[in-house]
Amino acid sequence: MPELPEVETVRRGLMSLVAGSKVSQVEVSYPKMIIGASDEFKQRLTGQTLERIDRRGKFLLLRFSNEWTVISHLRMEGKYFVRQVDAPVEKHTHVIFTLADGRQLRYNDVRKFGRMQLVQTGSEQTVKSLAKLGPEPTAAEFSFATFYEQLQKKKKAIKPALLDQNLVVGIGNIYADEILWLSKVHPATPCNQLTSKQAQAIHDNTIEELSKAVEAGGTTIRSYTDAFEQTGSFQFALHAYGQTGKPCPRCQTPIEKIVLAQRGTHFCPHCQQVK
DNA sequence: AAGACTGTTCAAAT
DNA sequence: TATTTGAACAGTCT
Repeated sequence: MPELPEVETVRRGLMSLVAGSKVSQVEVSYPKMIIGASDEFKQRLTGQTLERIDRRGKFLLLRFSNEWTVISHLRMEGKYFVRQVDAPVEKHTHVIFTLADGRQLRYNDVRKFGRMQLVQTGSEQTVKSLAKLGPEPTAAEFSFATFYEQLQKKKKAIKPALLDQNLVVGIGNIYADEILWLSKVHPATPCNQLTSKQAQAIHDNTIEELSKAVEAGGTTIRSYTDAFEQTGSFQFALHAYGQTGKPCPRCQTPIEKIVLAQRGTHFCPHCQQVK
């Protein structure tokens, strides 16, 4: 479920459902999911209150009352469910936080790519992948000047550059294609060949598109039912991603699909030409 | 039934 | 040394 808008939607759902809940038991059925010792993970969190949930990029930060934080990354398919204790446990559930009020917060992940790591609140920067993260994609944080400077130093294609969380956080495969379609830039364009106008369009569309997607509750690609995460509606606003063969909404040319940096990449061969 | 898949990391190549 | 490419992770679905 996870690009920034989806992770933010999950964060909001968790805030409204489980923030303030006391954890009475922690079970880990797939220890590889936890970076570090799962015994310590269980011990430190049992009896604590989950005070609030923050987000940094695509990482969720579960804040506990004893000043420990669970850094949770959903990767490709991670999901959180809230269920009554007696409800049957869904297949692919790997971590269960039993709450004192008779509910459970369950982490479910078909492909087991997601990870959780326990750190002391305030020392998140000791986690490498967190320390290196670029700015949040907001007007306040995401500086065009810095972005353009970094692009000029790179020879690789713009699409994989957008997926690199060190430039700006939150973009994944879907929004990368959408942002480039909106910006009329070919996904294979080398970063250092982008004009400042093109870079500006990419910068502005990144901020705009991600915030719109957050408002829409994210994009639901693989349909699934779930307790609280009302499925998002942004998939109805997609122009390029998953639209292979369909007419480009701007010029009617069929959308093409290629593979770039190991990822399916959708673009309009008429609107998005390498200059 | 081989290939695709919303993401990241690590090793190998350049 | 730094950047870039490609495999790997694991399971389901088409």
